Amino acid sequence: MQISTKTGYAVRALSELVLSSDGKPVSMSEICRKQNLPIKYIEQLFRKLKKKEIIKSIHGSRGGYLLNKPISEVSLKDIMHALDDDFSNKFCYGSNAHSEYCTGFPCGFYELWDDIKNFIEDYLDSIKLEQIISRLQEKK
Amino acid sequence: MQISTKTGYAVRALSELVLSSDGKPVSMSEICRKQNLPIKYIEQLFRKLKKKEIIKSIHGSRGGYLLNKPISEVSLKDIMHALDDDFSNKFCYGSNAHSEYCTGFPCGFYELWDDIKNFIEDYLDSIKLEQIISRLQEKK
DNA sequence: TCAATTCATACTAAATTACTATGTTATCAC
DNA sequence: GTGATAACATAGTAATTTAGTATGAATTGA
Repeated sequence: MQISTKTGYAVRALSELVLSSDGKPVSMSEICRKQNLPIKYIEQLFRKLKKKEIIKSIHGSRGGYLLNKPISEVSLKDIMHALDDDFSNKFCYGSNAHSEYCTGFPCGFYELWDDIKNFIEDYLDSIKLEQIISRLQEKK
Repeated sequence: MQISTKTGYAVRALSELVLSSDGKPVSMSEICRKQNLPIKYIEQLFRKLKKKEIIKSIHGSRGGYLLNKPISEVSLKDIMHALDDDFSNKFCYGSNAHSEYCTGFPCGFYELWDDIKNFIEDYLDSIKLEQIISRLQEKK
């Protein structure tokens, strides 16, 4: 139950992308230099973000990345889901069934975890890149 | 950002403890048999729960564990905190400072993670063993 | 054509997780 | 008082995840 550094990296890189872009693509090297991030690792993360159409890319010299959606439409949940697909938890499925309180499906425990997951995901979905970036700008 | 099986185990074991106890201590072997849990692993978890005074124990034959607080006063947050002390995240501390948007302390990113952590912890603190157990009993 | 860039895959060291193994210590029943 | 039953304690370990690195291919602008 913790925000991974992977997620932290992705948020920093995406924020830097937004802040550095004025309509033109921003290169991975610029993003990582400004944010002091490991470039090859962030490349991998960005490929996943691209697959989920959060960003788009332009090949070749003077190429780079661009956000593919308005900043008001990219949430923390979107980012985290893009980074790892098995974001949701899987308690009490199949062979995990157990005890007189947890037989059948869904069982009491399953519903508990599911409710928690949904609550937290809804919250994370309410946090958009827009807010994250305005926080940063307030700070400057 | 996921509920660990460790937490799941602890919740199941604690629920079983409450449901099986009628004032008398419940042994680890009974708890683990009923919930089909790995006994030596749960022993370790229970030692941590005891350190945080969530449960108490009675040695020797006819010994076992007892909840040390009313079920309305033990929250998921309490349990998770007892299981791993470094429950909170540590973004942007010390050497992690970086970029023009994240210098000084606290920085914009730090405050974001901190707000998220606090929101989620407050939510987890609102989920008491009491509710978890009444869910199970509804199901029966 | 060449330099800058993204894209792709494979490898890896360190940490974490979910255990197991092997005991020791304390207490009750007899 | 001794033996069974329990909690307590620590060390080890296999599998997985995390956070990268290494190496290179493909694409495009200058």
